[in-house]
Amino acid sequence: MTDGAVAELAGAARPTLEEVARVAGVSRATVSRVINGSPRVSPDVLSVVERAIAELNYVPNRAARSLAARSTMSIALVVPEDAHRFFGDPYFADVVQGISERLDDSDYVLNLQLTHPSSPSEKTRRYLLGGNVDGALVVSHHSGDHFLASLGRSLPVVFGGRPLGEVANPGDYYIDVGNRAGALRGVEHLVTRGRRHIATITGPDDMPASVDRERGWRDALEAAGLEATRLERGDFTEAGGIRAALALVDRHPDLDAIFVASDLMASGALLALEERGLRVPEDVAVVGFDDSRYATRGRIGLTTVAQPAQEMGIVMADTLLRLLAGERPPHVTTLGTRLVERDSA
Amino acid sequence: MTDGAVAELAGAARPTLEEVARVAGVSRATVSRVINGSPRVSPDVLSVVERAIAELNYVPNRAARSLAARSTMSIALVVPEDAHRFFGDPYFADVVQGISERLDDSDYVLNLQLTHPSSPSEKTRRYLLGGNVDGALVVSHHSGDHFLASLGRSLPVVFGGRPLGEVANPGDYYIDVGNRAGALRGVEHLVTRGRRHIATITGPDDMPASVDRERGWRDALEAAGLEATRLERGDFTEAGGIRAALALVDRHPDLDAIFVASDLMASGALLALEERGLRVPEDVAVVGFDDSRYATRGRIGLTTVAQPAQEMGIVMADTLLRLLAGERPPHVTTLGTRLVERDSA
DNA sequence: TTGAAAGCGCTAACAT
DNA sequence: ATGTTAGCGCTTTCAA
Repeated sequence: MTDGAVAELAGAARPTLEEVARVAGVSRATVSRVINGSPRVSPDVLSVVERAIAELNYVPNRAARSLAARSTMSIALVVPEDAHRFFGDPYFADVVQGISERLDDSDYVLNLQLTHPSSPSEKTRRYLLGGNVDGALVVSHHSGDHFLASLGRSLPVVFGGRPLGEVANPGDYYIDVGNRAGALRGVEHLVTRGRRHIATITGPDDMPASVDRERGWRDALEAAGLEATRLERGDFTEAGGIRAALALVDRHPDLDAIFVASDLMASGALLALEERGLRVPEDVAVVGFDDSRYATRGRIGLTTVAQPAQEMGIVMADTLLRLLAGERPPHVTTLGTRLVERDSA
Repeated sequence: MTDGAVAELAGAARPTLEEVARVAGVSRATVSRVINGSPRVSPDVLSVVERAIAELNYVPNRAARSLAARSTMSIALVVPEDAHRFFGDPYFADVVQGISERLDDSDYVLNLQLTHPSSPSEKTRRYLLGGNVDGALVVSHHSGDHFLASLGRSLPVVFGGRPLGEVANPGDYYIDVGNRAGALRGVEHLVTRGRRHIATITGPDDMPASVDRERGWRDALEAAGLEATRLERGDFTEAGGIRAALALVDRHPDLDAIFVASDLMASGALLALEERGLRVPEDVAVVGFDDSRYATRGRIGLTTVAQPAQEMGIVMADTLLRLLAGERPPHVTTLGTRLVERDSA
């Protein structure tokens, strides 16, 4: 910061708490109490101090605060996905929107940490473990990363989505979506509509959401006495959906419905079906999952299992905030889904 | 932080600089010099200190550092767009990817500030002006916000995209894309291909990128002696592209080409054209802008003007970093575009 | 090249 | 209810 102009900007006459104290004619401790909303301040002193703060346009110095209070008032948003995956998926958009919304009501700020899915960079590790944030929010479809999985032992962390494996580290906090129940509901809908040869396009088998939705599909078929043999694995991309749907119709010409684990893949499936000259829903009914913008983007509206992505964000943030406030929020919160009927099934 | 477990986690035995100094048998000042890469440290002392740092697994406390050094080592990423717009646009994904990439090589971290497009919240204002960050990066298609427009006077700021209006605040730093030249090139391509009734679908007229691309379209038509009358304004969404294209073909049945100001809108236009039974490129040639994933998503590949979005992010971050380092980077950097030929024109 | 010492701006006991 | 007094962990003159 050797540049004069920049230095001047950066250091521009920001009043300190001490100056506020002087102007208000009180001690620094009192000003500090006012700032932190302590109840131990008399009304008149309060107003005098507030006036001084307004007059001087005082804004507390965050670094000093952090140092003295041993808390940074910031939260890391860890995204172990590459930017395209992250941004391309409307689900994340909603989650982040929700997080951002909830945090707006707090004094915490969000630090974005885009990190490589396979292994967070040294910088990220240092950052997270170096006391730069008070807590972390981890959003990703993936999981299984060693570092992140154990992050909860060194820092208050809330995961979006159930960690991989039947049980998470005991003590972990996570917000899950009723993926299995939602998928079950979606497939039931297909059954109700008279479909009998119901296939599924799943996501990668290393993602809990994917595994759970596949289970729901099986649950529903089993309950209906149908066989769960028509399965193709996708990768949560549109291209993957196209590929999987093509493989499915070629391998199982009798299929009359597909439950797809995400709207984006479903959107690809719709394209593939059209390509093969199959009508939706007449020949093949399709149910997606998400209720993202992809559900209404194509020629025909996608019937889909809606998951409350934005609420996921809100609840994640809320849970972490409660944790930081010393409360004991539930370790697992499961959010419900609902079926949104459109044209495809 | 009254919760025992949380408090313990947060305060877990992090060694201080002082302890490193003790272990290394030197003064705190020396350790500080080592940390900050000062040249005034003898090789042997350097290695002793480094060993101590490694041994203790020492990570400097950011707050203390900020307080003492009067710099926060963090940068705000201000996004005056609602989350959906932001995340839905692959352009932003690339920009953020670029920013994140460049920042990975630095000691700065990114603070995400999603703010309302029309007027940043009080919290955001306080945050930015309250000395919480050393500088800011503003990415948005919009501009014209008073607060953000004047932000550059209080803090080192780099804008992505040219600010609205012919000239920016003198002193502002921004990275622009050769939108006009790019559009010109795209339309020239159409002219070369023998098209004579070339329409355009623009973006909102309050976005510089949009205005510039429209200009480029006019430039090209004028240079070719063609008339620039077939224009429809879109909104940079796919639905908008559909709407605009429909309006265009209905109003100008003679049209034989459309230059669309974004791939997403072009993708909509392709849908609309198909809807009307027009073949692409035989009946109507289409050129988009961006070279985003939407360019290759549809049935037919989109010929488009590629803009270096990721580079935009890299250059933005780089410019801010240089500014913060006291250098004098150029106020305006214009990035080039190039035509990517696929099937649509 | 190294160390001593004085803060950076705030919070948090502890007194009063 | 308010003030006094120590720091929080680091950087940075200034001397040596």
